[in-house]
Amino acid sequence: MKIALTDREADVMQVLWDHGPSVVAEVRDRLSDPLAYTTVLTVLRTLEAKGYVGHDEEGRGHRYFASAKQQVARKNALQHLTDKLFKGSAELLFSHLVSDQKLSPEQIKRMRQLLADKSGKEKP
Amino acid sequence: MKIALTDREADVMQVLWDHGPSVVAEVRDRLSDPLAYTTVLTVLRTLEAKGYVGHDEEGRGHRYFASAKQQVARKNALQHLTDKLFKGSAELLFSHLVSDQKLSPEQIKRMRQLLADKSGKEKP
DNA sequence: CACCATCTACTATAACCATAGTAGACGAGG
DNA sequence: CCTCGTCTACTATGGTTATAGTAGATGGTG
Repeated sequence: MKIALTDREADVMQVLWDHGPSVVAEVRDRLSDPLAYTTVLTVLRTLEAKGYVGHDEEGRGHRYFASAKQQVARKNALQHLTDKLFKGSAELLFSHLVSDQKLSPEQIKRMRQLLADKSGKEKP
Repeated sequence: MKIALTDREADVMQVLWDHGPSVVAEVRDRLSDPLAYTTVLTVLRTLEAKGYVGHDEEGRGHRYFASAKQQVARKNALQHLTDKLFKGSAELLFSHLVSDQKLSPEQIKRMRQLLADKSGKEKP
């Protein structure tokens, strides 16, 4: 499934991914921006209409859960950005990543390790 | 300056960055989607209103040029994505990049080289 | 010089995004 | 059992995005 999230939708999905199935009030409390209860509900209903979340009945209310996979959402968003601004080149995106972001030597070390694993596993 | 582009705006900026100052018809011809002349003009005028492009008079028409830097646009977009879907962690984004995208051994090699240069230069 | 093509400015419209209010259901507590 | 808070459904509004049409200027060409 292809997943595309608006900014606010991403905030809400993040809460569901991080904290698991939640009722509206819980999602609302965990969002960093102060939104009205009904606003959060509207976003959840939109996400449900798009098929990215579902809900179970719980007492008088609903408990919402993410049905879309975080990894897929990330992959799609990354792909989209790569296509739109980096001419489809993940390598180009990567080069901006290392030159623009301030990365600690530890991060760089771990990233090198990751690449080493990757190239090691490519041809077993 | 902070730069945020919509999808279509990104397409148009890409043309200006790639091909330099262009008149509307040139931009239009270089877009992959077939858009009406006026649609392209509208996007250019929007970009100009946002301060990302400028224009010079040329004969009866205008020649538009990018005033926003591609590197800044890329950096902003990358930062935004990192914040929204990767908990602000460039390292996390990176790990998805190497596991999701199919990278050739050559690309991985170059990426490793880039990281090696980076960590070398960190502490001169 | 009259006409046609081209160009910009202005305007339009539909869709989507962000935010939230109102109304009505419904269970809990006195 | 009545009232109060909480919950969902529906509706509303303002802003932005995407796309394009219309009108009017203007310059080249026969």
